[in-house]
This record gives sequence, structure tokens and C-alpha cells, in this order.
Amino acid sequence: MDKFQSVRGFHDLMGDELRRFRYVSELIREKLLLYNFEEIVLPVVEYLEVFQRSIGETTDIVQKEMFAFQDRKGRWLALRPEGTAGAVRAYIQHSLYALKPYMKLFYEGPMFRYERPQAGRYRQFHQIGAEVFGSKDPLTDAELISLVYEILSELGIPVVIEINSIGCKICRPAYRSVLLEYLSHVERNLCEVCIDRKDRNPLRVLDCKVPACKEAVKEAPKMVDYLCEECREHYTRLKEYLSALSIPYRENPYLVRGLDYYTKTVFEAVSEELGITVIAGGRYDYLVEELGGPPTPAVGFAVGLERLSMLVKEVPAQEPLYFVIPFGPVEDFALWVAKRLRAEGKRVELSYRKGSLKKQLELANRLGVRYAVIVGEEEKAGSFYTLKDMETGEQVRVEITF
RNA sequence: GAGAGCGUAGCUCAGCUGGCAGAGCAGUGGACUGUGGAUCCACGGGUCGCGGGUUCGACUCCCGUCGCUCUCCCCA
Repeated sequence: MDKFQSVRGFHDLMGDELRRFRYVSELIREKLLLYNFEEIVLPVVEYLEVFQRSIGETTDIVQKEMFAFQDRKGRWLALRPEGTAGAVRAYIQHSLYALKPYMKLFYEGPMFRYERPQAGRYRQFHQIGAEVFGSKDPLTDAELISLVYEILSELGIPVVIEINSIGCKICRPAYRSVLLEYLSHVERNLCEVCIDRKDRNPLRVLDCKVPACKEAVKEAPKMVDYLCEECREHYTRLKEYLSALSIPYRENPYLVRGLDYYTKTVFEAVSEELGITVIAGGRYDYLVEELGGPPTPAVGFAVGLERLSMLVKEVPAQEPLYFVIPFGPVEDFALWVAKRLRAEGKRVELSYRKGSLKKQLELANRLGVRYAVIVGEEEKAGSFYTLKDMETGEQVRVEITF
């Protein structure tokens, strides 16, 4: 009989992998709480349209990577491929803009994209995302990038922060036509995909990885040179703030995000070791309005937890384990001792097996025990236990006080 | 969507030119119910991913298929 297997791209998180994952996610959560972000638990399913309208009809995510399906009444739903769309939907649905002058939310949970699985990439993966609604000040962008940088520093993950500005409604159309004009001159050198996406979303051609395209856009006009007054000032101040915070960043004029909703600031934290982006984000000043809310500027970022965990070299050791060994007919006493040790805050395992003391200690070794707690008839009669350090072999008698 | 590599015991893997299915580790039991971290002995464990073909004979060769891993694209 064939064994069942998990669905392609969906995997079980456990053991050391899970310990790393939890270490990472807990560290990030703590950090977000320090920055006074408030958690929101969002549904995993939204109406398909929420994603189409926010991420963009022409993006790869929407065109070919969504788990979309119809419910029993024929409505189109989708498993969320990212968190921002849902966060914005919730922000509008609950009129959170009326609650506070600005709102800082974070969420954590599984995301779903129908992609070919590979190292650090799954069809179900996990993200923590943070969004600030209601502030157009570059101070916000700077603080968010600072938060990202702090997280990565504390995890000991070397990254480069890349930033760029992709302008706004005012300056991007002008730049777009300048860029289109340029691209039409070098079109014969572009890859097929780029020729195709040139008209749909010319900015994306800039960050194409195909060498020929990279070469072709080397002399391309840069968005940063075409920013309007407001965008230029925003970008300049952002850079000042980053310098003030001593955050090493690198300007990448070709940094363009794959989601349509971004405006002004975009940024990525890139691990140069693996050549992958671990945290990415940016500003999306029109999205709230586009999804039916009041005009509300916003910035956010998302971090891929599997990817980030993969880069973490060391996780803090677990609490030392105490192993209570009932030796002889003293199970009642052993149960009691185990409970008592746990009440003291210790991590305790009670041996569920019988056997000679030798066997029990062998068992202790295999379970990775730090302290063996031997309780036999002598111990029970005298109200004490024998504590043996499995690393040093030292053994002491510990009186139980009441 | 495109490409490459790999599927043999719970794990890591060997298996030659086609001829009885193997090892180490792990597991279980054992002179051993008051002292472990490489003592010894014994034992269990397999549809050789699946289907077909070639052959007297296939883990081995051929075709197909599924899965896993990795790369590109894309993305966190």
C-alpha cells in the first residue's frame, strides 16, 4: 500500500528546522511589539479580486501563481499569496483609519504560491509582514528599514539593504515614456519576456536577470533622475535618516518590485551569500484608495520565515532537560517529583520505561538529558532525590523541602 | 513554464558487464533492577518509487510515469 505523502510544495515543519523557525519568528515578533506594532490575524482566503486589484493583474503572482478556486456558490476565492492585500482590506473594512491618526499592524502566517519548489521556497510558506497606514513621512520608511536592519543584525545575518524610489502618479508616467522611448531603441537586444513586458510594465525590464537585458539597460534613464519635487525630497530625506541611523544601504536604481502597488520607496534586504532577498518592502500610497478606502499613504515590508531561518547559523540552546527515573516500585513518588521540578520551571521528562539503572541512564543519553533524577526506594523513604549531571558524572543528594 | 541530478531497510549509502538483497548507524531483546556517554551476543526490518518492454533471468539495460532535490523565470 502506498504511503500518503504531503502535497508537493507543502511540508511539515518539525525538529531542528522548526526550532530555528520559532526562534526567528519570535525574535521578529518581539521586535515588532517594541516598535508598537499591533498584531492582526488575517484570514488565509480572500476574494480573488482583492489580490487582482492590489497586486496587479499583469503580475506573475496573479497571472500564474495563485491558488484560486470557486466556492459552492461559484464565487472566486484565492489562498493569499501575500499579506498586504488582506491587511489593506481589513483596514478599510473595519474603518481603522477612523480609530487612530495612523495605524501600525503586523501579521504572521502561511502564504501560498503555485511555484516550482526549490531551496528555501515552498508553495506554502510563512511570512511576517508589517504595515504602517496613514503616514507619508519618510521618517516612517526610515524606521521600517531600521527595524528590518535590526532584526537581521540580531539574527546574525549579513545583508545589504538596497533602496530605490520608483516615484508616484505625478512623476512616473513621464519617466515611463522616457524609458519606453529608450527601450524601443534597444528592443532587439532584449529577451523575449522583456519585449513582452516592455509595454505592460516597462519598469520591470530594469531588473531582468538576463545578461543581455542587463547590458541593454545599462544606459537606461533612471527613475531617480526623473522624480518630482515631492518624491525627490522624500527620497533625499530617507537617505539622510538612514545615514543618521548608521544603516549601511546601497542605492540600486534598477530595484523594482514585482507587485504593482508600490510607490516612492522600495527596499530589499539581500543576502549576498545566497543571492536571495530575505526581507522586502516599500511604500504603497494609493492602494488603500484603490481598494475603496479613503486616500491613505502606507508603507510595509514582509519577511519570508523559511528563507530567513535557513540563514540563521546558531539558535540558542534549549533548556536543560531533567530526566526522572523511577527505580523500583516508586512510580507515585517519581510522578510527584517530576511535577515538583516542573513547578520550579524546569523542563522535565519522566521515564516511561522499566529497566536496570544502567538501561535508564543509556536511555537518558539517547534522549539528550542533562540531569538524571534518580528516585528509588531509598530516596522515597528519605524524601530526597539523587541528581546526576550527565556531562560531568557528578552526583548529589537533593533534599526535598516542604 | 524551461532545464539538470537523484529514487535500494527508519537514516546514510554500496550493489561491477544482467545471475541468491547488502553494510554502517538507528531500533528491539538479552548474563545486567543502584550508575550512562563506541563491551559483547542475538533478532526484526525490503513491492530496489510505479507501470511496461528486452531477456532463460532485470535493483542493474530501454521506454513511460510519479516523486524528491537543485537551477532558471518569479518572488519573501
